[in-house]
Amino acid sequence: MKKPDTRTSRHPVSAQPRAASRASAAKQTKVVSAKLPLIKLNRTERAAERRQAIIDAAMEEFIARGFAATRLDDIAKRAGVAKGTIYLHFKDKESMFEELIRTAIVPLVGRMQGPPPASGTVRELIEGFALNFIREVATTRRGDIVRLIVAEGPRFPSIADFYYREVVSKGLAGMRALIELGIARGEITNKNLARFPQIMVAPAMIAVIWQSLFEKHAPLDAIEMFRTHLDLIFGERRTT
Amino acid sequence: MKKPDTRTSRHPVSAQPRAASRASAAKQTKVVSAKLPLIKLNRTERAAERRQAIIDAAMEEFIARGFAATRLDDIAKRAGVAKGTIYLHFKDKESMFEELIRTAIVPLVGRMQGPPPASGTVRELIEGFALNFIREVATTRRGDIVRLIVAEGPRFPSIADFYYREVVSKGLAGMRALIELGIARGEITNKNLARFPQIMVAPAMIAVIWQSLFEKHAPLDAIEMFRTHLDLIFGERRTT
DNA sequence: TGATTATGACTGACTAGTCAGTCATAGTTC
DNA sequence: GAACTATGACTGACTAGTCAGTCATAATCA
Repeated sequence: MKKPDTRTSRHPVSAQPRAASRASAAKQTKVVSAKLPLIKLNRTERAAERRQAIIDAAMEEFIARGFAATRLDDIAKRAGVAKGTIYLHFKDKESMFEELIRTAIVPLVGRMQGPPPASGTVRELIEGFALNFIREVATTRRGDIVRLIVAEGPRFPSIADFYYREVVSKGLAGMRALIELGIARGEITNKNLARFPQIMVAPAMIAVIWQSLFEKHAPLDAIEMFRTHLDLIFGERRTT
Repeated sequence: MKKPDTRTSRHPVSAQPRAASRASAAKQTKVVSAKLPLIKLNRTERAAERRQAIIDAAMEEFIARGFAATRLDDIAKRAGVAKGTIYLHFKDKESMFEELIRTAIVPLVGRMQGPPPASGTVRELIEGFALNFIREVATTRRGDIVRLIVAEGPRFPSIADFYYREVVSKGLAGMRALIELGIARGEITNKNLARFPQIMVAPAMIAVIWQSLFEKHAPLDAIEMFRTHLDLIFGERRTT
């Protein structure tokens, strides 16, 4: 009957003495750090704050355990709210997960579309863009979100769809435009590359996956790898 | 409580244990050959056969739902055995999963080490090797195993370790050797490439992930993409 | 027949989701 | 601005299940 317990609950937040919960509910109860009672907030602001706390906690848990193995009790505990509170903000576990991912994806899109076609060579554009991506995504928690999408995507078609529509297709379209510009300017010689913008992105994606799976086995210098890859495309000559 | 989710049954394969439970393994029930003693088998042979049936069924279910959401009852049903039988072959769910992945990885290794340094250019070697990989892995069920490892790896360090040790490090080492050979022969000009054999593999990995997530949105000609990538490395000149 | 293998009903630990009740705060009155 | 009422955000014990793992019994083999 013993449980394999794939998930080792190691919550530093020590369980609150059950009995006291009601008694001192006035102000002492929620020890959780999320609350800073210093600043006065009205109801709406507090609600928004708690919603955010739930989102943060849920993100953390889902990334660590995946959808199915994540317990709402843990999310609630981590967010410093009661479980019922979660249901004031989200319909159920599944739609919470979907909304979470959707919310998390938006910043990615911003980052992808952001850079205006400034001056400089196409290589410089792509390099700046990609280095930014590696720094902002591959190395951070956002990278885990990408992995989470890869992991749960097949079981959440709506998420895969959304991700494809909002990130992948837009990102690839932008990349293709850049490649065509590079071809037009003579920076890129291989005309087929425009058919497979994925190639340009591939090393960055590999870096994301590598970080979360093999970083401890063998650290990977993602930026240097990406530059090397650019050398293959634009010809060797780097001014690092 | 558990409302039967009256509204919106959009997910064909929902992550929700309840909702999707029935749909999955229920249909496939008794197709398995275990109950057809056409050929006389002794105990050992029958046991081995059942074990294999369990492995196949488990693979199927784990790929479709991930570790946590997979039910042993479904595996048993799909394999055409009783649940208890599973425990004659595996200690528990977790070790079954690990052993499964390990078993599934072995063929990958075989495929990776197989090719003896035969004749031909380095490009031909790599191309043959990669096309084989794309045909045998990216396009098939084995590709899903790779995705499964990416998905569950962080929660099963032993699997990630094993995969790194048996597949990744060996594969990259072999690839590095090939790259160095290419450099020595003058086929490859960029010397840095040997530092990042991941680059050579990246398009194939991207293809694997693309297949399982976005195939229905936009089919990807993995082989043509890989050839284009090789053009970047070896210089353009393709005879296909 | 005795040993081995398979079965599936059963157990109990675990969890998504609910809801009656609480209470801090916003609103109203005088 | 003090007293009072209304609101609804929040709580957590509780319900209705779910499912990994067990084991007494049955089937099969040698």
